[in-house]
Amino acid sequence: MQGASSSREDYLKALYVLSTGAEGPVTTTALAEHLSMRPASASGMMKQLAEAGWVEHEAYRGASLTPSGERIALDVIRRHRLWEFFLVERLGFAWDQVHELAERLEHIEDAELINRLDDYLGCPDFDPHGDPIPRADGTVVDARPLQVASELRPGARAVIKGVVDSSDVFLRHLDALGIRLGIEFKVVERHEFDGSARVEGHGIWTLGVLENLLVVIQP
Amino acid sequence: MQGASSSREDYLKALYVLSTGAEGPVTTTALAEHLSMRPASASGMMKQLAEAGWVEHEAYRGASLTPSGERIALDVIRRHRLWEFFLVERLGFAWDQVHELAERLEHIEDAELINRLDDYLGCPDFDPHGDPIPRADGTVVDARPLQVASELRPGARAVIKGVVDSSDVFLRHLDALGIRLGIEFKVVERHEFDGSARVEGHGIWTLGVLENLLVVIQP
DNA sequence: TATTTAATTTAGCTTTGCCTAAAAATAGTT
DNA sequence: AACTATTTTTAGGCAAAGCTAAATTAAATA
Ligand SMILES: [Mn+2]
Ligand SMILES: [Mn+2]
Ligand SMILES: [Mn+2]
Ligand SMILES: [Mn+2]
Repeated sequence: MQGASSSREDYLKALYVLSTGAEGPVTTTALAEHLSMRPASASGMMKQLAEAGWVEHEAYRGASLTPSGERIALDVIRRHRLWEFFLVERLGFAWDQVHELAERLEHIEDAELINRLDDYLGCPDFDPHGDPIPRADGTVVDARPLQVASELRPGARAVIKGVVDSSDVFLRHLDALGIRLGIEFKVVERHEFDGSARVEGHGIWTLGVLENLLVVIQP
Repeated sequence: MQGASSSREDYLKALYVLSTGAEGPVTTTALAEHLSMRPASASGMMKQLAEAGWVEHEAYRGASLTPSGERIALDVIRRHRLWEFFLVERLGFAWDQVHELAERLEHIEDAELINRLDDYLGCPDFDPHGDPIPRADGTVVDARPLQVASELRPGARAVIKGVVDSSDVFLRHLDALGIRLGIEFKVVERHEFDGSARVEGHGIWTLGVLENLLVVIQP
């Protein structure tokens, strides 16, 4: 067993994503579901990753990344998000079309390639979905005071900075509503009944939409 | 067995490369050598590719591409050369550094990705080593009257258009001699003794170098 | 606490793609 | 034509990564 294969990288990435925000170790089932695989497969992979020292795994309890495992995960995420940026900003893909491609491109591990790509793209800080791009040294810088849009009170002004759900369907739904990263909007009214909001110049945004928009409130 | 995996694509590509220029089918040993693999592996893969209808294989005789196999090979070569162009022209890699990376990138099959990349790069006709980039429809256009530089007589002027050997070592050797695609040169003298040439402003080029340069003679 | 349910692991199978060693076929040489 | 050397194929193995089904452990419930 050499470095991290595509599979191993995807598992490490999944572990990273699933453990940020949640408490404690990641369950086998959650991992399997996230990767569209069977729990038995995830279980086997955890054993392998623990063996390699990238994961701490207590049987029947769950798994969490070791520092070295987290480092690999961050590298993969960096590659993923840089490629997504490239695909959208340079090749003109829509933001809902790039995830699957990046899911493949991210596994080409070559420090020089990624550093040159980063440079070529102007060292972007965020990917097309508003997620921060980890730096080459494995640090993640995100100083934005993000808030979920569903918390906004009537009269509030905010700028859209990211999405919680970045599935194709949701992103295309946002396209249909004219919602993009960077736009500023003002909540005119919140409806007690269903949590929806009337937004100046945008009509009604449902609670489902608001709960999946990350914003920074404007003064 | 679904589409062509990375391995299958590499074998089809090797078959294409080895059969252009040579007569008759490609031998198992040549194939294995080209891919740094064992004859037994190549033999097994030929059986598989024949099964899929991409290769004509007569036992103990050798293999050749069917039209559908050639089509796949050309697609892979198109992707390989487009990525090489991108790596050199956009990311600033040297021409001796891109082959291995392209060897991995070429296996990401996505028509939209490649068409957009092609577009983004300005639909280049040749890769950084002077090899023609197959079009999306599988045609290869190369109308250049290429000649090997070793055939040049004293007094001839020519422009360098490609290389026969595109190994890292040879390309770096050319760098050291100040030889690049596109430069024009004049042969002042050929030496009977060892086939070397004195080139105006460039000193002596050995026969080994000349035999690996593809040129177009200037009027 | 005993029992049932749910989650997790283990065991065993499959495919892909590589390998080595042995067998078979072709080619070359006396 | 017979023998030898080379090439090619076949047979049998291995590792990775997935699966299903069975066994095990933990959690929930009566
Ligand atoms: Mn993504
Ligand atoms: Mn991936
Ligand atoms: Mn190449
Ligand atoms: Mn390749």
